[in-house]
Amino acid sequence: MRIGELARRTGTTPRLLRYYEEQGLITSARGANGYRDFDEACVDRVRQIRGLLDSGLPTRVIKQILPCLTTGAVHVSDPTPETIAILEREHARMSARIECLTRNRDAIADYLAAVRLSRRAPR
Amino acid sequence: MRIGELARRTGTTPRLLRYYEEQGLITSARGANGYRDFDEACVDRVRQIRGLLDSGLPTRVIKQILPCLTTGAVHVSDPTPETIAILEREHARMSARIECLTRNRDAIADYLAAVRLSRRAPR
DNA sequence: TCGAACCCTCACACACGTGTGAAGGTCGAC
DNA sequence: GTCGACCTTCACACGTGTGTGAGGGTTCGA
Repeated sequence: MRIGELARRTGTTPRLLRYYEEQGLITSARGANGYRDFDEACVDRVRQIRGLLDSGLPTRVIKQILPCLTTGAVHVSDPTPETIAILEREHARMSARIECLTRNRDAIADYLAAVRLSRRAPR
Repeated sequence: MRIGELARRTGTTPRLLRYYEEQGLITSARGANGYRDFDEACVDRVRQIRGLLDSGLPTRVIKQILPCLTTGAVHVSDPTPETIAILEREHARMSARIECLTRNRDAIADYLAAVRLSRRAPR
């Protein structure tokens, strides 16, 4: 598919998709006319990228962790020790983020529940 | 405590703390000499801010959700409907982030486990 | 009393993700 | 053939969080 359709289907813009490609997060074939040609898998991939970006991960990190998320056993190939170290570090950082977000989200939920309670039974 | 100590205890820098104060995320008293004076609770608060910033929330949003996280029932006071709407929206966004991070973090864990397995029993 | 270490404000600068517009090529429908 | 919708590259600009340094005041111990 072309860039416009991919943008529409992922809720992004062509500008962003070109940026992600420039950063090495997605790849595309090129038609004879120079138009980018994305395959179907890009839709999910872009959604994943969006989620990770929105969760605070920079493109540089996303680029490093994406390869090990795409498929299964095929990609166990031969990661360098540095790659493994990076993955372990990012795994820990993501866990910390999850913990922080969960704690604060639950606090918001508690607050909202308390508000609703006091609304129903004021004083 | 003064800004330097707070920075040391929270792993930040005075520069950042001044920025957070400017954004309304923390407050401080001022000594006769103009020096900022932070109370003990700021340590936890700054750590919380750091975690949320690192998780992709902008200061504007953090400022809005922080008041309902600080203590308990006292703060049920009288949130405006807009405030509640904001909290509900951010609650949903945080849940989405958590889900995305968890999914990808677990995928990394699976990958690392697979790598370790194939290392132990190659071929 | 001097110097080091701390504080202040102000301002310029950077990285990163994103918006926007210019200048131009391609394609499909009328 | 022409028009609108799409694509290309390039470039400038913005917001946000952060770094850094200038210029200057305070505090405290040697």
